[in-house]
Amino acid sequence: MPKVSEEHRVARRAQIVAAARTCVVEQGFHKTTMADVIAASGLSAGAVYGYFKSKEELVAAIAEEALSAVDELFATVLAADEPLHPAMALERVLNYIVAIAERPGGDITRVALQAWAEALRNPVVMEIAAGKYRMLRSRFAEVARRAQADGTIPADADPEQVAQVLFGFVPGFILQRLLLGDITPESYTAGLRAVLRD
Amino acid sequence: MPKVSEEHRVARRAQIVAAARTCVVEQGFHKTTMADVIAASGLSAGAVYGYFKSKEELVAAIAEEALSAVDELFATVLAADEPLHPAMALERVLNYIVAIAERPGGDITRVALQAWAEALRNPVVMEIAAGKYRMLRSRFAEVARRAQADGTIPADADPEQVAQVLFGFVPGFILQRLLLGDITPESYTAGLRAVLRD
Amino acid sequence: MPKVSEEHRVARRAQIVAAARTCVVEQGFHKTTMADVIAASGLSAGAVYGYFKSKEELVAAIAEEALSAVDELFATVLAADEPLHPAMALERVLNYIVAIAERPGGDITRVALQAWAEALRNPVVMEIAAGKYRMLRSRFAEVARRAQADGTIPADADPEQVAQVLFGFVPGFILQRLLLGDITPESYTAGLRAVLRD
Amino acid sequence: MPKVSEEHRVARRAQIVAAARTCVVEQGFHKTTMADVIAASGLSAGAVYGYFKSKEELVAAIAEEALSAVDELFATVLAADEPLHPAMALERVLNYIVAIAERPGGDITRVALQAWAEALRNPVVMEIAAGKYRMLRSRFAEVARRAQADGTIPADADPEQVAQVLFGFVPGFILQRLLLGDITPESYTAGLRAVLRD
DNA sequence: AATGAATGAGACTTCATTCAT
DNA sequence: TATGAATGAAGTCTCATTCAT
Repeated sequence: MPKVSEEHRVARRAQIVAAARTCVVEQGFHKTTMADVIAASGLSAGAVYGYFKSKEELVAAIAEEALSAVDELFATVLAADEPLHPAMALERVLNYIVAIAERPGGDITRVALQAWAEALRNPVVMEIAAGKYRMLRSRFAEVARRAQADGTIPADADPEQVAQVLFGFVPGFILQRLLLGDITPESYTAGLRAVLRD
Repeated sequence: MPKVSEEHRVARRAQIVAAARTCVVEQGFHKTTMADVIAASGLSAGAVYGYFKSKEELVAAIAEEALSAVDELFATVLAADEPLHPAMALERVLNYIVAIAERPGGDITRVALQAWAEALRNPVVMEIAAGKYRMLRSRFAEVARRAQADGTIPADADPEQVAQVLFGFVPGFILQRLLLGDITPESYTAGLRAVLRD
Repeated sequence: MPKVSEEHRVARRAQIVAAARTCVVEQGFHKTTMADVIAASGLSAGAVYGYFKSKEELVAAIAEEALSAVDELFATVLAADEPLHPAMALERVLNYIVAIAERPGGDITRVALQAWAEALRNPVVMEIAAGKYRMLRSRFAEVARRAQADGTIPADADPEQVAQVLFGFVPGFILQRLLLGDITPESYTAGLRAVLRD
Repeated sequence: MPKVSEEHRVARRAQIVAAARTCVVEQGFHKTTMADVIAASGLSAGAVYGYFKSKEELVAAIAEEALSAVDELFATVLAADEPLHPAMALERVLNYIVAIAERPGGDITRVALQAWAEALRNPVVMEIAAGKYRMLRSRFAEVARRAQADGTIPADADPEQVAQVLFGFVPGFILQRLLLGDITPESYTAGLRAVLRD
């Protein structure tokens, strides 16, 4: 039989990850069975195992996909070269997160929460999560440096420490949105403006 | 061994939850088997099932226990009647969290992370988490009101929105501490002071 | 502690068997747990095991009790010395069975059905059932002999074979009553009169 | 081994039911474990559960199979269009039952007894048993009507009531055969001829 | 004698993965 | 390559019975 094209393989892989994601959004990593994924993907067991050697590998792929939303933040929201006020940066990030969460295919912030828990006992997922979050936080450090340049933040502050705080708002927002529900980028931003230096 | 006292039952229950907690800290809710818990508790399967009707019930108890650390924060750190500066309140909270996390018996912030993920597909855990976090956040709203009274925070801000932000620092701290590791109450507090109004 | 009186022991035993019977009527021998019986009897596990060494022994006692309804038939319905027409004998038996089945404490014909099934794999129950039914059938043989004496049944018939048939009506009645429900002593007796020699 | 034919599935199912039947013949429904059935079938646990979702479903299938012997009676013994004397009909039925019982694979009258007991607490089995027995009894009603046509049975009798009695002989025969053993179609038929109108 | 918590073997069932077709 | 039936280790939970108090 002819080898399938590389694009075909990539498309199939994406199809499987997408199917698996919808399962994980609803049931979490551990209650999602390979049979669930196989049924949702419309493929056969053998086909799925042709793309992912094990459930663990598939879990890593789903976690990777969900956490890669961070790359988008990186590329679009925080990429600007102009000085970016911290409150403004956060506002953009939160809006972007909600936009991503509401895309069809399931709220990937739910997958991110699963990934946080999974990272604690799965070194591969830990590696992915830590890598992504370190990158995002370093971008916040850049924001902090610019804010120091224009005096919004004291010049003697450590930008890495400031970045910890700025980054730290994000999981706080995601968690409250998923568990308590009564939070929006607007309400959170309003609170931020009341609390942050500006 | 019949006719045991109520305290005996309470102690046994605590013994089981403690054993289960150490398992969950290491392996998460789903990789922890009842056999693991049974072995760690030193009891028999039947005895454990005499106290918890199902694994689900035991999971809820562990989640409840871990999330009840919030009650301690409530009772000690945030209880003071004197005006409490938001940065000071957060500093106390973070120190307290680290103190709790380092207690023997396992880092319960790891269990909290598990509980966040579990809440998404387990209504009982969701109920527990949402209840605890709503209480904690309402305490932060109180802090915000006091801060408005002494002018630290603008008088026209909505204290509930401010509370969302103050509360939001906490999961941000916990997550960075567990996934990235390079964060301490001191570093975070320093960043906070640079960023917060004061 | 003083030994309890013999009557006390007998009463307790009866109390346990009665409790167990109500369980078996509803759930059968195998779905009835010792915990069910213990709860229904109002005694403790230890107490119940003081009277019955094992579940098997209790099952045998329940089966014995239920199948001993046959002794009552024996003593009352079929005891008469006067000639007893077969159809009349069966009519009396069926009426008696329904009367017993409707006594408070649960329909023991349901227990009898359980005992038939249990007898196939439990030699003790088999012994009890076979003994009781042999006795009842020998009484039907007596009825047959009397019926031969007054010419209702051909004189050259084997009364034991006739007894097989007369006895055989009884489980047929019990089974139809429990499984199909649409049968009464009256309807069955009417059918009998149409079919039997008289 | 994918893409198996429908016949393959049917054959596998029959293989499992046959294995289960031999277990049930010896030990009854409740003492038969799934492990017993799995071992007897020569398949794996997963394979068996691929055909039967639960033990309950398998029990229903075994009960159905055993009670479907009635369909054979229906098709062969009682199907004749010619007038059929009740005593003759019963004689044929009893002979057929013994023939079936002695087939290799285990005496299914033992399974029928189990099914009677199980029907009392299992609505699915009750449904099967009641359905089969209602059909068989309606066939006996037909026999009764023919017997009325040729005067063997009084014309004013209710054929349904007569059918209750004719049907009622059958469990009486089965039960005596299994519990007392000392009964044959010949002895029972001889008794019948002595007792029945003819 | 009575209690009932504790025991632990064993029941039922699931599910990640393989491999003959 | 693709299929999906089959595998079997391992998971959750039950329950007859015991025995320290």
